[in-house]
Amino acid sequence: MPRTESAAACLRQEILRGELAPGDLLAESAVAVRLGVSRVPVREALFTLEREGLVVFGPTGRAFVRELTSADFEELFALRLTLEPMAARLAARRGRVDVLPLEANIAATGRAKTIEEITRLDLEFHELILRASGNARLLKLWLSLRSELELWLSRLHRQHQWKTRGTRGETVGAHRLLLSVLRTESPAAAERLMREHINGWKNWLPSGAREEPR
Amino acid sequence: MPRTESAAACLRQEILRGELAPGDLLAESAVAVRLGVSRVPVREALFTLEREGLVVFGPTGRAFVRELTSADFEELFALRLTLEPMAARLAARRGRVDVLPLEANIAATGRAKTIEEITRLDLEFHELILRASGNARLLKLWLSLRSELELWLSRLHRQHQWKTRGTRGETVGAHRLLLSVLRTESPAAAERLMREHINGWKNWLPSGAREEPR
DNA sequence: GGATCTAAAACGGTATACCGTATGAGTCGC
DNA sequence: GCGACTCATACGGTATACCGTTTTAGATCC
Repeated sequence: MPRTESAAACLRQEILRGELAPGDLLAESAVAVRLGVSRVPVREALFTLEREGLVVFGPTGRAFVRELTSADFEELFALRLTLEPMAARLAARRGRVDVLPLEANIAATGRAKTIEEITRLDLEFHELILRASGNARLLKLWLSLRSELELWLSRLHRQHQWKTRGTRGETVGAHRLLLSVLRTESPAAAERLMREHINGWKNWLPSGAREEPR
Repeated sequence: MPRTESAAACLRQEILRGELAPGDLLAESAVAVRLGVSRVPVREALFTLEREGLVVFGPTGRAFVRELTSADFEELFALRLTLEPMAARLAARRGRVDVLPLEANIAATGRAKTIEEITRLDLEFHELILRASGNARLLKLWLSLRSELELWLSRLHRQHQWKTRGTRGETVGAHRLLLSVLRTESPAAAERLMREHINGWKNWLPSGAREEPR
């Protein structure tokens, strides 16, 4: 069943790249002809994107590209600060964390050249820990926030509100530390470190990051 | 747009009441003729129910009534234990919690006669706190778990695996305590008490509650 | 010039139809 | 009897068509 998924993937990419601006109307018919499919798959793709937080439905059923406010960012951040330390704790408690993908991710981050690439690998690293937690629902909840986070970050990048300098080294160092704690299988320490990591990440963001990006 | 929603409501009720058994196939065509609508609204209703965790899709796109295992219960419980204390903390920190609906809920619980009614009011009480947290995404995440929890509880009720005796008084007492702490606007205390409340609730469940209910 | 009314176009909700694939029962061969 | 094969059926994915409602733009009136 590729139609719905490919339509969703296409729209997701266009939204994250900023080709579709916040507040833009996503009319089913127009999207359908543009993507060369019928309205039904488009309709379902829009539902998917709504669940991901990239699209919102108006009172009369019309879909619009999501607009984000500083309050949205605070909400997302508060949830990361709760969910991810929990995931780190569970992953450490389960023990036998599969470290190879995590190490590969850190190595790739060390070779990354653009801020977009670093961000992508950063999110991937965190997703690996969510998966390692073994709680499928926890992962699902986190994934439902991930696209929104990507949306926020992509808009931030587009207006260059990011201290590129040092980000890569900072990320690699923090992730190395996280990985080493996960290996020690000390749940409490892993939880605490993840909390600090995310708090630190917030401070690392540009000062204007809590304002609405466009 | 009532068709999709009413179809979802109807199916949700049938699943929660146990009229549709775990593992039952929900064929779009069959459901459509049974509910007197076309396949399109049924299709979208099934997506909604999948998001709620009441329905799962097989590899070939067929929808089945969700089956729950003890691992599912543990996951749900672990997430409540993270999300709800957070909500209590946020609600207490915001202050000015609207206590009237909470008090009304406690009073209604005191008058409740059946275990189903107590459970419904219990979930409603917790939902009110989630709403009072002011974090819309936190509420959304919790709501996405709520139907699954209801599914679990309804199946538990149906096999009478529940100590009805004392449940009502226990619930009312615990909720009174929670409400009083929320009024003091002490975030840390509210968080801690909610964590204890949920842990206590787990112990209150019948011993066999962590086995698969049917 | 601005607000209001009106009519045409746009849009979403739903029904129906078609097609390819998966499923499951019946049959054939062992 | 038991397993593999086959074919009719069931089912899901998608396209198209229709209808009522909402938007929107143009015209009218104050």
